[in-house]
Amino acid sequence: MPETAVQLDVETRQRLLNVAAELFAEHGFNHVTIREICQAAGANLAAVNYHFRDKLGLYKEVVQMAADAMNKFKAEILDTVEPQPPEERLRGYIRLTLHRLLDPHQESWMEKLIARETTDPTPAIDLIIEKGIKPTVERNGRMVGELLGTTLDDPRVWQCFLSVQGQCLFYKMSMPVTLRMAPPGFQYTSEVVDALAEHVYQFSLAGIRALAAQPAPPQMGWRS
Amino acid sequence: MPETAVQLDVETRQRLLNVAAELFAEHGFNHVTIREICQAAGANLAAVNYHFRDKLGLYKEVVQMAADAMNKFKAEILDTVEPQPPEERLRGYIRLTLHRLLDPHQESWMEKLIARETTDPTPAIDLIIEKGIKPTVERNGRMVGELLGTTLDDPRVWQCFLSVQGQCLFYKMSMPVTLRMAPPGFQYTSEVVDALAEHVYQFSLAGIRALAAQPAPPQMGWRS
Amino acid sequence: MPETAVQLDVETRQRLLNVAAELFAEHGFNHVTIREICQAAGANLAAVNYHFRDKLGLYKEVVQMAADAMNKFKAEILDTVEPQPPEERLRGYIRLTLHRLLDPHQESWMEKLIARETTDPTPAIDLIIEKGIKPTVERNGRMVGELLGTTLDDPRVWQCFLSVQGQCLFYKMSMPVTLRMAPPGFQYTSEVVDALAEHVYQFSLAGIRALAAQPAPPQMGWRS
Amino acid sequence: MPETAVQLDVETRQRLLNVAAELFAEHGFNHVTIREICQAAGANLAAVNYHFRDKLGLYKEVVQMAADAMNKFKAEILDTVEPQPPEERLRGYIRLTLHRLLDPHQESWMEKLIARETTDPTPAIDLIIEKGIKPTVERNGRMVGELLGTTLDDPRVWQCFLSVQGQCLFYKMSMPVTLRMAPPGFQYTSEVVDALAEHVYQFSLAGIRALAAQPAPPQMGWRS
DNA sequence: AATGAATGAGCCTTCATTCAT
DNA sequence: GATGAATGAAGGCTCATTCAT
Repeated sequence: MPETAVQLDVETRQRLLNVAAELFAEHGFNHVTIREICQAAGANLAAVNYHFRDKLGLYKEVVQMAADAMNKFKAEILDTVEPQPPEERLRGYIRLTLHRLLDPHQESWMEKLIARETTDPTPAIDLIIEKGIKPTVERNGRMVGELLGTTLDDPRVWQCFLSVQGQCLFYKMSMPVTLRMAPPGFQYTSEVVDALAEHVYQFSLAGIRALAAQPAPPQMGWRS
Repeated sequence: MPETAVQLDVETRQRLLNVAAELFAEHGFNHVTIREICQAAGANLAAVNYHFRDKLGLYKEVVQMAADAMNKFKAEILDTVEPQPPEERLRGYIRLTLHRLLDPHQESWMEKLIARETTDPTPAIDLIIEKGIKPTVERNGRMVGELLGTTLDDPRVWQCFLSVQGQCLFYKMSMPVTLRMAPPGFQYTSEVVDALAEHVYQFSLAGIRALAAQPAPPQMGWRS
Repeated sequence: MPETAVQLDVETRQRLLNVAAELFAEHGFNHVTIREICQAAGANLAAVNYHFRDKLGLYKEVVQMAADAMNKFKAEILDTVEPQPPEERLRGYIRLTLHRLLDPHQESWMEKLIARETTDPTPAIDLIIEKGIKPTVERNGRMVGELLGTTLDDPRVWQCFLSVQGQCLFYKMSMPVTLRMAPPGFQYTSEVVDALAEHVYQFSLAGIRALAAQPAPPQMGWRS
Repeated sequence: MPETAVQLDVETRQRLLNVAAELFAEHGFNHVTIREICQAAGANLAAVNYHFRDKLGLYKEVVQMAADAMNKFKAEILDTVEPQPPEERLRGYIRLTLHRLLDPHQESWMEKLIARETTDPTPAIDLIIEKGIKPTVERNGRMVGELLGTTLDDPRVWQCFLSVQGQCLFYKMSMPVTLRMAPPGFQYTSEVVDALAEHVYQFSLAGIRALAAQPAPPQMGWRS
């Protein structure tokens, strides 16, 4: 009796992917059960196994899907941002990242998956690194390099990037605690996130500039 | 047959606590089974129930133990650091925190537990907040306040503290990914951590000073 | 290896229900383990969870099944008994009830479940009351009312019904003791139960009639 | 550290017996854990094993104690009741039994233990039968015999006794259900129990007299 | 192409019991 | 005379996975 009240024009496979992406991004690989996914997708319990062989298989496909979506999206906005000065690009990147990470209504799976896998990796971590993290590092490394006035092999690039990225991801990762310590009723509204982004931007820009003024340290041979 | 290869002079209860602290800090509450703990401690499966009633009971006691150790430790070093100027205190705090978070040979459960609970809270989260996070926030809020030349109710204090703390914790949280992307054989040796700490210090000090130069924004009524 | 010695034409779900009904009725909810049930039904340990979610879920379904069987059965015999005078209906009811309670070869789960839940209620007690006890009370309350020559709100109806029901159920409930005190080899054969029923009938009829001769006491507002 | 706040003049052994009697009578052998008993008695968890070898050993001793108390008590009141006519003795017996069974503040362990073991026997059942049930049967058999005008080997004696006893015990056994179906706030107050007893007495007296008027059936060879 | 049914491994917990002191 | 510590058996439950259709 497949007459569930869910969209039935989309094939089960796609429905599973959509539902799983949302659930995985929100609660993490281990905290989501196959039952939940199938139930939410109006599919049979064995559907995951049938279509993706594994829970992990489904997860990897979700990651792939999220990576595609992210890259397509990032490519789009890069075009509109590229001509701006690097300071504005940094500001824009921070704002966008924080919004995608903190806004509960944003369907930004990849960012959330990266945040999760970063702290609690699954066997899909290599895929995440390859498809999600490295492209981000590449893109933003160049941006930070410009601000530092140096090249990618200068370890300060990597370190400054991590400092910026760290601040942003930390806000996402620490949400459970932050919400508990915030005044009751607090939410990450658009205004709040904007203010946060502005702070991170000012803080980071000053940090980067201070390091740019220093002599370059020896290399460390980081993997691209 | 109690001649297991574990320290047999310590009582089971303490052995359980030690083993559990290590395992919980390393893998998180949910990823550690009672069986592992008891086996590693050379104790019976029911020992946890006998001594701590619950897996959660054991965990809470571990948290309590870690909190005590941390506070004792922090109090000690505060004495030696207090007379220094706030810049040096910030540098010292960052160095120490990073060492405790990243050095694999350091038995700094509390810091690691905080990092874990921050992203993935358990029912013991309130205890962690009360015993681990709030004291830290209190201590370091004052330090940042001095650097900013403002008081604790200025939202910039909270934000700058989060930026500093965020960078540090992020290095811990992202270790699984970092190690995978680093050159083969990379480790967080003492020298590496020192360099990291120096970077975070320079970066953050510049960030804080830049914000200190700006006019104070309106308050946000955060909980102490 | 599914070639267990159990009926294999029936689906597992039904087999579980049948086995569980018998075991629950005989030994009570708490004294039966799902391992026993699954083993007796030739099913996997997780089958209960799959089909009924819970041990309690299985139990409730058993109760529901027993209620349906009982009501269907009672409805049938009511047709054949209704036209008779109330004395004969009382005699018939007592005989039937005692047979269903005491005859070991009778598959009268509901009666036995009611007897069990009456003394040792489980979370399914409300279901039992609603599905099993209330219909019985309703049906037999009217019958006793006729004999008393009064209406259902007269407390004597409730009391006399309890006296009749109490005698019957007591024979069931006290079986463990009765069998131990009876002459060796004693069994509740059909003749024995008949004799018992005749005694309870004579005893109760006289009791009811004696009370019918008395003035009606004040009401007590019992729930239907 | 034995400085618990419980009576310390009574030896642990006696304290265990008292506490256990109450708990066993109230909740039944299986529903009471050794932990509860020892905790309530302010004794060590191993105390039961030390003093009584077993949970069952403790239980048996409780039964013995309850039997002694009951027989002493019954012997006392028999003296005051004996000279009365059998009708009054029946009335008194029913009233007393119901009060001891239903009144929650009455410390009448034996009656409650009998009620429990009757439906749900433990390995101590034989002891209960010997020490608790048989004496009761003996005593009351004679009383019913007088009313019937026949001797103990007449099966009607046994049957009538069971009918009386059944009604009384049934009120106790069915309390869980009765309380659920009674009007909210209902309790077995002294007045309610009195009314109940009067009903059972009237009902039973009429029943017995009706059977007395019939010819004696053949014997059945019941065990004394 | 898809599903209902079934499975087995593993987890946390409870409890009566026993051991060593 | 008594206890703190420890044990092992058993129970209910969850979950990813697989099988037969």
